[in-house]
Amino acid sequence: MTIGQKTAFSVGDLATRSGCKVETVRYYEKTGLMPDPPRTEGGHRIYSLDHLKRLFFIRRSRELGFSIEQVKELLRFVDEPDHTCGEVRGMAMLQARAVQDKIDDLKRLQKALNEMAARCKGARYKIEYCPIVDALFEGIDRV
Amino acid sequence: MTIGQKTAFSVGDLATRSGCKVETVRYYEKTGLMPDPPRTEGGHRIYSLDHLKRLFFIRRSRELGFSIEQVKELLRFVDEPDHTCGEVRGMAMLQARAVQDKIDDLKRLQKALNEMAARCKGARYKIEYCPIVDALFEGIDRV
DNA sequence: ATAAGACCTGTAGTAACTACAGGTTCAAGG
DNA sequence: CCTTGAACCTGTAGTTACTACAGGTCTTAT
Repeated sequence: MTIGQKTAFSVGDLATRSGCKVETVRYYEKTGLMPDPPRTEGGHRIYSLDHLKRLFFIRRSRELGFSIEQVKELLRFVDEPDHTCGEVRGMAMLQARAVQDKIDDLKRLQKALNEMAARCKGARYKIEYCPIVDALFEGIDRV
Repeated sequence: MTIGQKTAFSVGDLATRSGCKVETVRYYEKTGLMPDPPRTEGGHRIYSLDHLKRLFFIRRSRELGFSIEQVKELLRFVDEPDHTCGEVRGMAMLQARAVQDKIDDLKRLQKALNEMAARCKGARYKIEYCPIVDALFEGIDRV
């Protein structure tokens, strides 16, 4: 199925097509990322292709690690005229920086874990002689 | 100040020395990581050096990315006799693997963000022509 | 004795969903 | 047209690991 064939979607449709849960779509509505869609007589939500596109945008931004608040900002850029590509680029680069920091953090952590495990000479030793446990107690003598 | 001079600590002491908040110490008690300590007549908690050591262990484990549940497991290894260093090592290696996975994820993400930003030719362009925004809409034509 | 500061309990808030409960509507088959 | 089962509705509570009060009590130094 390609884009543009269908013009009305239920929440279930939107959820399936965007790869998230129905509750998540409603959550995005409650938090203002998605607009309140029109309803059927009975109160069921009716979405258009634009809604689906917007949901895709949100999901992809979230996958790239943008917070809900950041996605809101990105959407403002899209919704309001008179914004430039530079503003968006700024956010992308800020996010890239944050991700790099997280990577650096995790690498340090990884190093610590590996060093701990490497100190372990034999698996059969009792806990009292476990260098990993010792490492976890590290810092206590600085108190 | 070195270890072993003081033998009784208040929650405030514990918090300061371990570098966490008072509320966090109480939270660890509520969730079973820290034991219920003895109290003064008036109900204030009194901690010993062993408590402080345990709190250090918890904080360090948390810093290394172990979840509260994992810390509980680690503490069981410490508390109960007849566990071997191998068990602890297993958990450390499992954690190292999880961290590596997270690093890999973030690297992919980083790549995507950088590629997006690189596609941006000029900061002054209107949003309609922003390749980053386009990239965020990516996937929509697969619906 | 008093007053500041640290402590007490309990509840609610954070992020970003997820999982119900209990009830209503829709769409397809007979 | 009627029935039935799936999908939908709202609203609340749970998740993780804390953090931040509110309103009250205890300790300790002066």
